[in-house]
Amino acid sequence: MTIKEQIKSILEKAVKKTLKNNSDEISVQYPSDLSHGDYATNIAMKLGKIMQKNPREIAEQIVKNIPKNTLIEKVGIAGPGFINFFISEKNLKIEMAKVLKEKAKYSKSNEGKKKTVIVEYSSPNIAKPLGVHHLLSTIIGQTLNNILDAIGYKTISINHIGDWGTQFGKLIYAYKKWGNKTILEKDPINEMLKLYVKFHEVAEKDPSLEDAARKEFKDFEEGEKENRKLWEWFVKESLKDMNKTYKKLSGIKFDYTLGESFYEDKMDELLEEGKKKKIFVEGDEGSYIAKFDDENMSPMVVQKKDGATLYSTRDMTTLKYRITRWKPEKILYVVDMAQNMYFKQLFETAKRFSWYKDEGFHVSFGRMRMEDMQMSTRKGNIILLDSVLEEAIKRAKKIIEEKSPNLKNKDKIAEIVGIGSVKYNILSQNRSTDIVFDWDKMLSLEGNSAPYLQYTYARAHSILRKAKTAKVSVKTDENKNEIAEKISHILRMIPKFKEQLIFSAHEYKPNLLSQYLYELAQKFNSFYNSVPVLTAKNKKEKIFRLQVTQSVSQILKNGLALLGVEVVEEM
RNA sequence: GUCCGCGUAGCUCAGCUGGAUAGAGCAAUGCCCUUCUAAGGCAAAGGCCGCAGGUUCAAAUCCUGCCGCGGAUACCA
Repeated sequence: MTIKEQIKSILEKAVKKTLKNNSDEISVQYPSDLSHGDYATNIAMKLGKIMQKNPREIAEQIVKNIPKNTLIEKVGIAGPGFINFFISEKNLKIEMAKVLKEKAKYSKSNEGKKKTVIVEYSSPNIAKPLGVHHLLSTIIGQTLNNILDAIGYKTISINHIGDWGTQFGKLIYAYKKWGNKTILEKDPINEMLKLYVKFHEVAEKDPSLEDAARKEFKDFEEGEKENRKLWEWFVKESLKDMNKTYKKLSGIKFDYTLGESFYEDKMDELLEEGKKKKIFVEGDEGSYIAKFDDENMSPMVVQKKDGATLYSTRDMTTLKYRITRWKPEKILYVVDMAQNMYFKQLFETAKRFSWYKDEGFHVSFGRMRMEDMQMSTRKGNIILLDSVLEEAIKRAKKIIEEKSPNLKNKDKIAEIVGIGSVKYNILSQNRSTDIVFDWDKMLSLEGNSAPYLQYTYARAHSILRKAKTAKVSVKTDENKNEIAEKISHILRMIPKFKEQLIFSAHEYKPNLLSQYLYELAQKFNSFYNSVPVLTAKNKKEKIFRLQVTQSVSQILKNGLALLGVEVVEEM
């Protein structure tokens, strides 16, 4: 149990004792100012309103009913009726000891009770290279998977690749018309992209191409041999390319990569089931749709007029498959918010099937766009993910050459710093905010960024390294108050790590974790600047400060690992 | 048109389950390397939290309307 949860539990009992019939959720929050303690509650004000009594009086009663315990050092009533809790330093030190003891495992909890959660993310449409915008789902999804896993859920990560659908009809059509075997064999992914872009260029002038592409897909779906062979080829080459990029990103791991094609032979059954239960009804021109009462929701087409399937058909089939196979408590879809309505339709329709119990959840995030134009693969307006990663590494390398020319393993460190900064850039932003792609911003190496945290870690390590070897003379003149304050700030941050981790998981917001780590690093850098560790006034104090340093570095490492950002001991 | 999201410092963004003086980074100003990595720290500066109402002891946060931007709006995904 975290300290926050303990406070909450203590409070619940005290409130219950004060007034017999309380059912309200008690919220425990962090006060904005440390002088108001470590935790606070506004429960007295809430009750004051209901009971028509002075909140401060209620607060006093509640405080009286808090039993003596070792956790809380002091309880105060402030302002209009806040109850403030101050955690004793002894308990903060106990928490610090846990960090030192559990090391890499400090972050684990049993919050999730081993319940199964499926996380679907990345899920690119293949037959074209990964663009920067694929970073969002990939990085956010992987991090959510890591975080949920850490707090005790059994996670299943799935890359639901788009290897089916009309887009392949387009590609097959384009290849047959303009393609060339030798060229495509030589540089498959880029040639596919070229064909795809060309198709849309021509189709703009001649819309009949769209129908031709639909026909190619339909033929393919019905088993036409040549098309199937082409498809297999395109898929094979795309996957090869895709995995290279994932590898470069590092830390991207899927338990399953199941493309839409995996569900090919399972769709008929679902369509039949839906039609039989009148969940899918006939729409225009022989198509099948699901209708909704909400007039703002357009119907969802599940079968085209030509009988071919769509995204929705495959998604619905996938949903059933996952529920049947894994019996998850939740299925998270990490997909951008352009698909908000689509997922509403999907889940709303699923509810009409007996096998669905509201497992689906759309973790939607803002879109990435370019300053002056739409990012559109169709138009060829795509910034390749590979090129962004390479540029990030290049920029990191340049800084290393400037700041630490004598460093060993510069290339490896440049990679860790560069890739880390790209990931962190995305994870530190609230996922609902749109991102305008900007090279400098994306690859920022200062301020609230991965390198700042990595640098903090490296500094801490530098101290720890020297503690083992170097002989240092002890300093005696110390600013006692300042030192006590800096250390206290850090100690008070420690229990919040797990608390914020759990909060971050429940909200599906990685930025809550990154925000915490940033604050911790800031406090540590401030400590670093004014509190001597190796030259502490006496041996006991030195050991204590080393422990503080050690625990901060451990938390930074654990937290960054969850974000998929590696640390280095020197940079 | 309708629905969804967003609008916070010059710029990029946190904060939004209502709470105590609205926070960071970048840019701009001044200071700190004879002490552990200056990719750092300290100080100061910068705000009608889009606008107008409403609810409340308390609103950046909730509700309504308006303005601006983005997205969605049946056979793409």
